[in-house]
Amino acid sequence: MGIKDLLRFMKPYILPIHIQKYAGKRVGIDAYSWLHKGAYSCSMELCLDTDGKKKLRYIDYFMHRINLLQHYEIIPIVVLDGGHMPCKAATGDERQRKRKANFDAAMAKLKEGNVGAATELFQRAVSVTSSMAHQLVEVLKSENVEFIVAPYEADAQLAYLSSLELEQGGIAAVITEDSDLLAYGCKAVIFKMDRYGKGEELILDNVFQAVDQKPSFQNFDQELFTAMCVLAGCDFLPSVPGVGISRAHAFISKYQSVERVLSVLKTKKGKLFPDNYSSSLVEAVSVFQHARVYDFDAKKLKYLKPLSQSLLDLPVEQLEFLGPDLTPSVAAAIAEGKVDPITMEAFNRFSVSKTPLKTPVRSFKEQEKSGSFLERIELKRTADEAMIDPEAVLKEPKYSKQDLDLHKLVLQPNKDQMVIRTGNPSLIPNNNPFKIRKTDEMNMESEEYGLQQLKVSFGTKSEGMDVSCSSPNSKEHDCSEGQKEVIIDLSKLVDDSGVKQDCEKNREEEGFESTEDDVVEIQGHVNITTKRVRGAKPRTESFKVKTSSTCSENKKAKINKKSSILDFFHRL
DNA sequence: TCAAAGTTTATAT
DNA sequence: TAAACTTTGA
Ligand SMILES: [Mn+2]
Repeated sequence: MGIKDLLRFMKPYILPIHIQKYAGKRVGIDAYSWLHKGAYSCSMELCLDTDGKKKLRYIDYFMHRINLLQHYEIIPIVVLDGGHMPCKAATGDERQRKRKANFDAAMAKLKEGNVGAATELFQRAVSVTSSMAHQLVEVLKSENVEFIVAPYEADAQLAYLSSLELEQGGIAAVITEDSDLLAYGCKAVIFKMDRYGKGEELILDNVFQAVDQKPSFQNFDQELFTAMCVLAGCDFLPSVPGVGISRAHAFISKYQSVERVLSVLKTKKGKLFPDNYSSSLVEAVSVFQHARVYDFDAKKLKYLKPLSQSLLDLPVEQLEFLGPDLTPSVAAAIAEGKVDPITMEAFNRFSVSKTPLKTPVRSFKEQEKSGSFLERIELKRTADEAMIDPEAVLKEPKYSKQDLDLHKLVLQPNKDQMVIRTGNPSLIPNNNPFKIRKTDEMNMESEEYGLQQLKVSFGTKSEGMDVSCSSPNSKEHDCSEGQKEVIIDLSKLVDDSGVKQDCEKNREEEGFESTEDDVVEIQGHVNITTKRVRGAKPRTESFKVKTSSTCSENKKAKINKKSSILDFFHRL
């Protein structure tokens, strides 16, 4: 929803641009918009969670655009959504319902054999899952694209980055489709960026400084602008009946104060003016001003903008609506894509039934007590996504595998070879944060986006693996001495029960082509160590990832890309 | 007549 | 999510 009708209202201030304008600069990306668009290129595959690489075409879409930016020497900073803000449930449930209805209808059409109708319905059933987000994160890591998972709304995180100087890791502009970013105070926002890099930009300072522009914001400051947005209706608070963007703007410019507008509105609207509207509006404005974000340098949560005195006077529990506080380690784990921000589970792709990792500082009960207009946060989400009927999937006709490769304007990353560094594994500092990966996922990734910069170590199969990852104060992890580079073929990368090796995909070498018939079988677990670009400082959290014996399925995990038979569920 | 509110469609290929 | 379009309301 964003801010109702805001972009239409702000049209005179929105100018066409080309992203080339930001060459050499850091630009933030609201990942959700590209994930959402990209999901349409493979909506059926995502809904059915089919095996194979077609499901990952949304990644291609995303990375294509990343490449576009990089082609123009822009430094993309991808920001993903984290936990849900304590609201949006009302509209969310409705949408979820509709999606499920569309999904059911699609499955029905599919059983009839009407693939065309089914695909259309699947498009209305897709939603961006955290699994997709995490998949993207893995690719971003392997491609050395800077990213950050916001503790809550990506919007707020982007606005925060927008407020920082370049030296502090700030960004010059944000690419998104969400008008909320203006309410959050983003300096420069680019909407509707197309595949060529053309888009429409709004620069907030131009709005406040403009003299002869249609909707005048002469006497507006950021707070009044944000208040106008809330009055017009936003995700946090529906507008008073009869009030839209136009009247919201008129009220604010006439009375120049949130309080006066509210009192006038109250007398004017009478019964239509909800009792708690005034306090709700103030809280909503506060969220846009002070939402909790992640401070990458301090490695802890922070407020988008320092709290005002009136907010500081409130007891801590009353500030939960800005996003519950998280311990630095949890916040960092979320930001770096190690932990699912919604379920708080470690991204351990071996166990189907994931084990919770760490609980947030504040209990859910506490949050419920804070009686704000916002509903209590849901950190635990029920897997109420539609289930897939295995039979139906099996019956499903094979989609014409029109593997259209989208090499458009910019080159895709090469299909590189796998370079494996052999040598004494114990010599290799194994002290970086790592991730356990499911074999099929890594197989899929290595098709297009390699494991560049990834240190992959294949461990022995083990029951109830108890892996702990930690990153002590060691400096840059470099696999330098005592290691040979050996080029291997992925198709030969069959399990080597017991041998540990570090491998790294190497860009410079050429010649490896992954064939459709590659069969990779890996037993045991895979550790991956990543290097981050900007935040290259090693992390210091340590997590225990218990993979109980649920991995029996995976132990004999045999992945055949051709056999595109499902592996349903394991979506949120 | 204008603004709000409601409905529908597109997002990718 | 936005936008385009239609309908409703004062
Ligand atoms: Mn938003």
